[in-house]
Amino acid sequence: MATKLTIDDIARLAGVSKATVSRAMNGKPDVDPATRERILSIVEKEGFKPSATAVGLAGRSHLISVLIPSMASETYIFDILRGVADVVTEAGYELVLYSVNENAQDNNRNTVIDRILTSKLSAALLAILPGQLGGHIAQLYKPDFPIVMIDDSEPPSDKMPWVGVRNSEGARKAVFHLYSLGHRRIAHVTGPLQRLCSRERLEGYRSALADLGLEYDPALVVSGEFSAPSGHAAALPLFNLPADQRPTAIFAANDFMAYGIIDAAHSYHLRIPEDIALIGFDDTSSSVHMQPSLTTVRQPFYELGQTGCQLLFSLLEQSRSGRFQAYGKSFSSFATMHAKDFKQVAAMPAHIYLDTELMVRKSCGADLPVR
Amino acid sequence: MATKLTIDDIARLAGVSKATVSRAMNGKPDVDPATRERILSIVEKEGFKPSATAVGLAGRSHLISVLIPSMASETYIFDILRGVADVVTEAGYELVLYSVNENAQDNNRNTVIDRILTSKLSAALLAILPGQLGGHIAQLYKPDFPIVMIDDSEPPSDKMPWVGVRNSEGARKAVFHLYSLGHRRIAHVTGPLQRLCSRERLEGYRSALADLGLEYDPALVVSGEFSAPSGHAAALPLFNLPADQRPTAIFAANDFMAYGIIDAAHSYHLRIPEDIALIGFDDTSSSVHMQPSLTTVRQPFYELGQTGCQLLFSLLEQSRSGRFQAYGKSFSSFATMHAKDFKQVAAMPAHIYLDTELMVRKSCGADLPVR
DNA sequence: TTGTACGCGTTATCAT
DNA sequence: ATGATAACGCGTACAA
Repeated sequence: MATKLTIDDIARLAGVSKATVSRAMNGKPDVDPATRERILSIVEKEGFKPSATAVGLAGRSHLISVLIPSMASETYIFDILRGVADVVTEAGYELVLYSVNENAQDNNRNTVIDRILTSKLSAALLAILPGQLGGHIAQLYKPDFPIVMIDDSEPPSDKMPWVGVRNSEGARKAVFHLYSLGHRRIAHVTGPLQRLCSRERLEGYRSALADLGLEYDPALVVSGEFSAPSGHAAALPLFNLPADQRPTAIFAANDFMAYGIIDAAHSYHLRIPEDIALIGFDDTSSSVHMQPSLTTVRQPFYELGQTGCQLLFSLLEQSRSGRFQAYGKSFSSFATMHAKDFKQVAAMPAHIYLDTELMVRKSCGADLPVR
Repeated sequence: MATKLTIDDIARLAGVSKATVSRAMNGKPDVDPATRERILSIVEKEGFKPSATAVGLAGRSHLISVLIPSMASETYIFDILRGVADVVTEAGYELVLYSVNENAQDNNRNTVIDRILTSKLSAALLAILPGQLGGHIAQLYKPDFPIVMIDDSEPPSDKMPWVGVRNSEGARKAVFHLYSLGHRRIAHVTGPLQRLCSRERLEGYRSALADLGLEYDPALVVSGEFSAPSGHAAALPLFNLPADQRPTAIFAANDFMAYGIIDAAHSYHLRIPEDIALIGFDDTSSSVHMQPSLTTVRQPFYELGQTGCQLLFSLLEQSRSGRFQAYGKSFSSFATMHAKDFKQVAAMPAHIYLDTELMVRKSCGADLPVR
C-alpha cells in the first residue's frame, strides 16, 4: 500500500495536532509518555514515513552527499562506497552520489561542488577523492556543513576531518616479512610521488631498511604510476642489473604495478617467487587470483568507508544540537547505533588512521625454504 | 559565495513575480521572449540554482534512485554504476544510491523499496539487481513512477523496461573463435542455471556447436557458480578425462570461473593455452592482467548503465507530459542532449539488448599455430 | 503575458 | 503538555 499518508492524517487519527506528532516522533522531551506511545503505535500501524523532501525543506535533510572520481579504474572506490552505503542506510539516511571527472577543469569540479552546497539537498558531504582532487575540497570547510575526506590525499588542514590508512606501517610490514624470508636486496617500486600515500609507503620502506640494518640503495628504488604498464616498465631496470646486484625481492606500492612486474618477470624468464619474491599493496580483489597469488598489504577499504561515515555522523551530531533521535521502532536499528555508539562517536578525533594487514600468499615465497 | 538566493530574489531583481521566473526557467511557452531573456540572464549572473528539496516537494524531483546489491563482490556493478552516474549528472539530475542485501529476507528488501516509493524523494528507479533479486521489482510497475531494470535477470514482464546483453550471441563468438583455431572438443563451464544469463550462454554454446557440425557432448559441460573456486572444481572432471576425450578448449561462462580453471590447470601441469585454450565471459578488469592474459567476451557494462539511464529518462519524459526543458544556459549540456537525442530516445523500445565483443588475448592461443 | 494564492510535510516559536 | 501559526522554496491552477 504505502500511499499518501501525511502527518496530518496521523494527527487526526491520534486526535492531536501535527506538532505533537512531530515531537513524539523526534523524541522531544516535552511529550506526555502516554500520548507519545499512542502516536508511535499509530505511526507504526499505518506505516507512516515522513516525506524526505518535506523534511529536507524544513532543514532536517536525511541525505548525505558522496563524491567519487568518475574515471576511477581503481575498483577499490567501490569497496569504500559499500562501506559508506551500509552505514548511511543503517542510520536511516540516504546517499546521494556525485562523480567528479578528474580530468575536467577546475570549473567542472566546482560546478559539482557548488551544486551540492547550493541545492541544500544534503546535510553533509563525504569526499572519496584520491590524489590531487581532494585539495579542492579543503576550502569548503564551513561550520554548519560537515565534511569528511576519505583516502590518501594529504589532510589539507588540521581542521578538515579525514580518514586514511597507515601507509608507512603497511610498507614496513612488507619489508619486514621479506627480510624474515631471508631477503637482503629488497627493491621498491613507488607510486607517483606527488601523492602522499606513495611518499608514506616509500618512507616506510626506508625506515624498515634502516631498522633492519640494510643499506638504502637508490638503484633499487624505481618510481611508477600505480598502473600495470608502469609496473612492467619499472621492473626492467631492476631485472637488467647484474645478477649479484639484482634484487631478490620487490615491494610494489600497489597491486596493479605488481601485476605488471609479474608480466615483466615472464618476459625475463624469471620465476616468481623462486627467483624474485613480490609483495604488493591494496589487496585488490583480483590479486588472490593471480598466478602466483599475490602477497599484499591489505587496505581495509570497506572499513574506511564505514569509519568515514561514522565520523561524518558524529560531526552532524555536533552541529545539530544533540538531537538525532530515532523514528519510533521502525528505525530501531539507528536508535540502537545511537544509544550504543554515540557518546564515543561524538568524541571521535578529526583524523583517523586505520591499520593494514599483510595477506601472505604465494608471490612472496613464504612456503619456500628461507634463502 | 553561492548563498541563500531564492526565486523571490530573482523575481525582485527582474521586477516580475516568482511565477514568471519559474515559467521562464522551465521553458514554459507562455512567457514573453524578452522577459524570459532578461530573467535568464539574471539567473545566470547571480548563479541561482533552485533548491532541490523545494523542487522535489513541488513534485518535480530531480533525483533518480538506483538500486544495487550490497554484497556484490562482482565489481562490474561499479562499471554499470559509473555509466548511470555520468548520464544522470549530464542530465542535471542527482543519483540516490540504495544498496540491497541479497541475503536478507524479503522483508529487508521491501523495506528499502518501500522507502524509495513512500519517501517520494526520487522521480524514477533504476534497478541493477542480478539474479533472483530482480524478480521482486516486477510488482512495482506503476504508470506514474518509471522503472528500468539492468542486467541478466529475466525480463519479468513485457511491460517492465529492461536493458541487457546478448548473452547467446556472445557465447557463439567464443565458440566460433575456438573452432577457427582448430579446436573440436570444446567444453563449457556454465554459470548457475537458475540465472537467465547462464542459460542463454549455454544455449549459445549449443547452437554454435550445432552450426559448426560438432556433436554436443554432455561430458564436456560442467556447471559452476560464477566463482573462482567453482571454476576450479568444474575443471577437474574435464582434466580427469582420458587424453583423447579431454577437451582442447574451455569456454567459461564468466571470468572468475576462468581464473579458477587457470589455477586448476597449474595443478595438473597443463599449460594454457598450449594444452588447453581458454575463453571467459565479462572482461572483468583484472582479466587483462592474468597470466596468461584472458581472452574473454566483453560485456559493455558502462554502456549498459548509460543506456539504462537514457531509457529511464525517456520514460520520465513520457510520464511528464512533454516538458523537461533546460535551465537556461547553465544546464546547456542537458539542453543539448535533449535537443539532439530526445525524439529518438522517447521512442526507445522497452527491452534493449547490447552487443558483446570478443577480446582476443593470450589464453585462447590465437597466436599459436592452428592445431 | 503575467500575477496571486495555495499546497507540499515538517519544524520552530510563541501561546495556552 | 499541547495547539496554532508561520516559515521553508518552488510549481502551478486560476485569475486578471
